[in-house]
Parts: sequence; C-alpha cells; structure tokens
Amino acid sequence: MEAENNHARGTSLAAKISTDLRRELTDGVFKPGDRLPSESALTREYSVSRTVVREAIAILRADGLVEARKGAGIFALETSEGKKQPFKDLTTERISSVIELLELRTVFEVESAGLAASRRSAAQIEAILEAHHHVGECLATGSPTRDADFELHLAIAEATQNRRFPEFLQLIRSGIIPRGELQGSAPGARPKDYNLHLQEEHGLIVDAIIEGNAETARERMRAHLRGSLDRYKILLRSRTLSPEDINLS
Amino acid sequence: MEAENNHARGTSLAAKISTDLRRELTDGVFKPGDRLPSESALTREYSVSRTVVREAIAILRADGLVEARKGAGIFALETSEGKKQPFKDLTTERISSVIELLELRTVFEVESAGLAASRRSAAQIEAILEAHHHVGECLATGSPTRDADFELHLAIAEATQNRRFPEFLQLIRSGIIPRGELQGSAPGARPKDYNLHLQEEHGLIVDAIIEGNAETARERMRAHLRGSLDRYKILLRSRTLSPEDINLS
DNA sequence: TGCATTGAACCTGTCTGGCATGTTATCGGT
DNA sequence: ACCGATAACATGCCAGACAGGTTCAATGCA
Repeated sequence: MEAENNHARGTSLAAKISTDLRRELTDGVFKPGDRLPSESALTREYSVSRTVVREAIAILRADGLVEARKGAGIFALETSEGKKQPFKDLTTERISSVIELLELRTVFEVESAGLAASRRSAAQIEAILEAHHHVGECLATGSPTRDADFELHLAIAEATQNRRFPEFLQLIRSGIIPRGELQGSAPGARPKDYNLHLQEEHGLIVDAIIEGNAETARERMRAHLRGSLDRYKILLRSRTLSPEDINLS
Repeated sequence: MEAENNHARGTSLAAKISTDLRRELTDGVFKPGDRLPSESALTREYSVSRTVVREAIAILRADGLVEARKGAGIFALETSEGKKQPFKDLTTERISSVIELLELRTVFEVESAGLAASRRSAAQIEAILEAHHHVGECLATGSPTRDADFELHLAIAEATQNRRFPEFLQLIRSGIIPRGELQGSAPGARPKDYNLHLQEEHGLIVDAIIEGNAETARERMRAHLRGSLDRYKILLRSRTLSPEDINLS
C-alpha cells in the first residue's frame, strides 16, 4: 500500500527516510554529537526492513551529516545544522537579493573586464564578438536578451584566463536570470529592455577589451552596471513592475 | 581481509563503490542514458553482497547521478557528466588553483575593505578589532593563524552590509584553509607564517576601516593580498615547500 | 568501598536467501 | 511478419545470520 504509493512517485523508502532524518538533523532535533536511534529502532519506527534503514543512513553518511561507529551507533556530525550553502538562495524576486548581488557582481565584472582586456586571446575576442552580435540579433528580432547578455559577460570572464571567473558567473547565474527562464523563454515572454543603450554600452566595453585597454574596459563596465542598478531602482520606485521583470543590463 | 582494510580506514564498502561508480560517471565511462551494470553484476565485479551494492546505488541516486527503474536497470542521468559544481574543487594542493583563487579573492576583498570602511557599524568595528586581536594572540602563542586570519577577513566582509561578501568568503574557504585544518589543527602542526608583517598589514587595513577611509582601506588590502601572492610565488620557486604548506596572508 | 575485569546485551557492517513487482527478450502460433 | 505469452532478468524490500566493535552492569578482589 504505502510502498506502492512511494513507487508511484518514484521515491524509494530509503530516500523518504533519509529525507526525514535529514530534516530532523537540519532542524536541530539531533544536535552535533547526538546519537540517532539505532538501525533496529528505526526499522520499528518506520515499519521497514533494516535494508531500507541502512540505505537511508548510507545516504546521510555520504553527505557527511552523520557518522556510524560500529557497536556504538550513528551520530550527528557538526555539519548537520545551520550550514547553509553559499549562493544557493539566489533569487530575482526579492529586491534586496537583486541589489546585493548586483553590487557584488559589479565588483567582480569590472575587474573581469579589465583582466579580459589584458589577457584575451584572438579566439576569445572572436567569442566575445560573436556573443555581442548575438545580443544585437535578439534586440533586432525582439527576442529575450537575458541569455545572450549573460553569454557575453561569460565570454568576457573566460578571457580573464582564470577559470574561477567564469565559474563564479555560472554560480550566480540564477540570481541574474529568473528561474523560469533557465529553460529558455516562451516566445513573446520577453521582459522589457529598459536600457536603450544596451548594445552601445556593450560595444564600448567590447571595444576596450579588443584594444587591450584594461582601465577603459573597467570604467565602461562599471558605468554599464551602475546604469543597471540606477535603472532598477528607478523602475522599482515607479511600482509598475515586479522585481524580477526587470532586465538588469 | 579487504573488508578489514576498509574498516581500518573507516570507509565502508558501499562508500568505496559509490565513489568508484561516481568517478566512472564523471569520467564519461557511462554517458547520460547509459545503463550501468546490474546489481547482480556489480556484486560479482566487486565481490560484495547485494546489500553493499544497493547502499552504493542509493547514495548515487540521492545525489541525482543515476535513476533506477525496477525491472529495467540503473541508468546514468544527465547531471552525471560535465556538470561540475562551481567552486567544489577548491584545493590548496595545486599551485594553479591557489593562484587563481587568490586573484579572484583579491577582487572581492579589496572592494570589501572599501565598503566596510564606508558602512561599518560600531559593533562591527568591535568584531573586527576582536578578530585582529585574535590573530595577534595566535602569533604570540605560536598557534596556527589561518583560522583567525580568515575570521578577520570575514568580519571585514560582514561590515560591507552586503551578505554576499561574507558568503563569498565562506564559499572559497576550503581553497584558503587546507582540508585537514577545517577540523582544527593539531598542536605543533602550524604552517609557517612567512609574512613577518602580517599583524602590521592587518592593522593598517583595520585602521583605515575604523577611520572610514574607503580608498585607503582598498589600497592597503590590495597591497596585503598582492604581497601574499608575491610571497607565494617566491616560496614556490625556492622549492622547499609544497603548495599547501604556505599560509597565504 | 572502590576499582578492575568479565560477560551479556546492544550495535553496525556485511552476507545470504527469498518474494513481489516490473521490464525485456525470445519463442511459438496465426 | 506480427502479436501474445512466457521465461529470464532486473530492482525494491524483507528477514535471518554471523563477524566484530562498544557499552554497561555485575562480580570479584584488594
């Protein structure tokens, strides 16, 4: 009966129990160092076989939430509580989240542009130009620009020759592009572009990178992103849009 | 025999096998959609019971690397390959990793110092001073400074009033402090401090923050971290130390 | 009375066999 | 050649067993 329900949902008993226990660990029901119920007790508590319990515990062990000591029991580890993963709560739906991230992003992308100007290869110039051109195409056809825009910034980060730069941009992607758009947006669902000078500003940055002028690239990227923040704030004050409808670029 | 060896290392057979299979999934031995060996085949391949195999598979399932279809088999999922998690491969053991991260870190921490100088509260000044003092104590007692050093940088990032700055530091922590030290270091295991001016440099930064002088704070933090990079390179050239033995500050 | 030792109870790690349910391939019949 | 039935194969879960480790209580000795 219940096993069948789980099967219909594609969720194994072990997965269900490990989720249950994970929640208890996260909620502080078990504090670091606490001993969890024995396998035998868990079989009774959940009315399952020991196999299922062991599989559930194996999952939690692999995630570092508990350790099992033979003969002693299963113990909650230090990492089980309050250890939020960095940058996992990014959202475009909350104003403070967007502004905070934009500030962080500005710091990062200003320097990214400067390094790209200093270090770019010919192939990376080509990739940047291609991405820049693609943004222009989106503007011309009335398609959403956010993905193309992001790809341009990513191409610039690649040109820093430091893989942590594009990696960081990927990390914060979900704070830039709303979640629904990560799968590609529906036709006609394009958020309005409020930067009438988007392509021009991008072009200035790209030019500086091509010419290898790091300081100019930084200045132009700073101006571009500061413009984004200013526009964001103005549009929020007008109260006609929700935070995530605003295209930050 | 072999089970005993694993036990001596505290690693279960299930963990070992899940790691093995995870590597095979990551290395592209199994591509998305590929069917993995059956449980029965894996018991033969690894000479273990089916229980152990099931526990290993449960781990991989929980991590979204595979799905099991009853009657059909176990299949590699889309996320199993090439989808490296950003910043999950941080290490202090590889030179390129350390240098790349230090460069990225410099970008953020320079600006962090500037913002902290502009925005810090009285309570945050107190926290910064406390952390600064703690580094001094470690130096005086000959204890390891890395944790205390990190906490000072973290206190500065907190004073930016933008939670993404401390969050970034937490993100890259494992790339700054070697893994073995995350649990607290053994007495006498202190890596050598090669910055004889550590406390002095920190003090200059802290002073600028207290005085609210953002530009000076930036300059001093930049000099501090650049000094770290220069020292790192010099020590590497001397070839007397492995990369992770060098305290970057 | 206090401490050390021993044994029993409890615990995890692994193995084995079994049944329920689902999938796939093969074989036979039309 | 196509369809249906059956057998072989596969996962999900159950139950029992043994090996080796831990903990606690009881007993014996000083």
